[in-house]
Amino acid sequence: MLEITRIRTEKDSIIEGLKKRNLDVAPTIDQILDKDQQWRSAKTDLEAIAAEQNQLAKQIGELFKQGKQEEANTAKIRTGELKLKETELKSLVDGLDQEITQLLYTLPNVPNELVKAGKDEKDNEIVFEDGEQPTFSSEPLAHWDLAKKYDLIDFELGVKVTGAGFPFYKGKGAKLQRALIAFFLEEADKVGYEEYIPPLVVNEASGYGTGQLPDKEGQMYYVNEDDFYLIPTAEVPLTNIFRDVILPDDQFSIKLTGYTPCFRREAGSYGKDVRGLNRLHQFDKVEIVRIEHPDNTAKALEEMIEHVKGLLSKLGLQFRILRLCGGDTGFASAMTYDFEVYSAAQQKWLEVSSCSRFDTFQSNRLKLRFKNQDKKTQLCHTLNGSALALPRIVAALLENHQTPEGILIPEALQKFTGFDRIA
RNA sequence: GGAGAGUUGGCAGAGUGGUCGAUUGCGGCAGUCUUGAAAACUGUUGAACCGAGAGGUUCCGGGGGUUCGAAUCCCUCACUCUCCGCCA
Repeated sequence: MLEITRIRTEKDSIIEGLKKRNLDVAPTIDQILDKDQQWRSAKTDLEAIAAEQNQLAKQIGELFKQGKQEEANTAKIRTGELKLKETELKSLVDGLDQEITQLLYTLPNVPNELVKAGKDEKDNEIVFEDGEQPTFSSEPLAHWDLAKKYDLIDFELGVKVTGAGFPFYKGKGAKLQRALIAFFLEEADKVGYEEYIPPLVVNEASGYGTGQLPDKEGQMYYVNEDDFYLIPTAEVPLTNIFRDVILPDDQFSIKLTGYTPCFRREAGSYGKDVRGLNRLHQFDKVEIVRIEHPDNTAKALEEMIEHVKGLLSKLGLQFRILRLCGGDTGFASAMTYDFEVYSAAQQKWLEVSSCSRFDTFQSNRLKLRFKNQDKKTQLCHTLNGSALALPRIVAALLENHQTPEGILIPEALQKFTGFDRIA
């Protein structure tokens, strides 16, 4: 959520910035500012009344003590009048407050200056490319065929036991899964991310904290009985650790990582995009989260990108990095880099990571602040990224590393799998 | 699942209708003393909002009520803890 103070002072740059998302928010902003004006004026009046009431209450107490019943009762009449007015003003103030918040909820984050205007994924910029396209002696199989051939993943069994999008991993398929998690966590550990194992369900407040609620409610599984949500990403519990926290100035940078399964309803997905591992309702992911001083955010994002690059290189996958255009950048994000690996058999790019800086957009909702040098509280910056999401990595590994002798496991992974090929 | 006890400032913990944003202790910060540190002593130390400022308002788990006045009384919801039961 954008800060109201920022809207007051940076109206024009916000309107300009959000044009990169193909949005014209000028009417909304004007509406907000108009209501904000009313709100402030009503609030001032309300506070004046409250001040007078406080004053009178004190006097009345004094008068009672001195036994001046008459005078006290006269004063009481005045408080009665004030109370009526107060009730009226209060409902006005509260109403405006809610309307403003509702409007604020509709405004996405303002894109960073590096972000180009654009409509959808077609306008994303490729900023980096690396790795070789693999060559095959015969037509490569898609990962769902490979999974069947080597008995690594059983999709039908998942359908039987749960439903579509909840596969079973078996044998070496399961081991590969476990190896990737261990590999990713160890790599994150090497560069200073502290490992957490968070809860997999969160309460409503946490959903609001990271912005899944109220707008993306339908994307999370909901446990009715206890009002819990299954996490769609470890970002939710890891970032909410810092909800309502005021950090000392010297605590930065805070770097966390965690492996969790992620649960997504993905309502409305269909067709070839959901085939095999391409889109699941439950998948594994290692997430990295950073809490930063605003001055360090750009550097932090660079570091995260380097980290993810390293992972993909060590896995021997061809990949590219995209800087998302305004229209494709997530609601809460100020700038997002997507990592895509090339899937040789499907002949398309698969998104495996997304690294974003949110600046104060999340911390504003979270009330995550720090004491700056002037001893003032100031909002922190938050960032996060996948490092990495497993299913599409598995898809690419299987497809790109298939040979007549079996699927070759990248060397970096072998110490975790305990085998060097799947045959 | 049954019974009970709680929820107050960074933490501990007082406060049962007015002068309480809140005693006190610890912690933090600043200073005195010291070559330095520790100890001791002194002072200081919550957040949000309105206002150009002076200043004002709000917050003692959330919401509602009683009252001129609520941390304190009433209602309600949430959460936490303890004991018993069940279970990994």
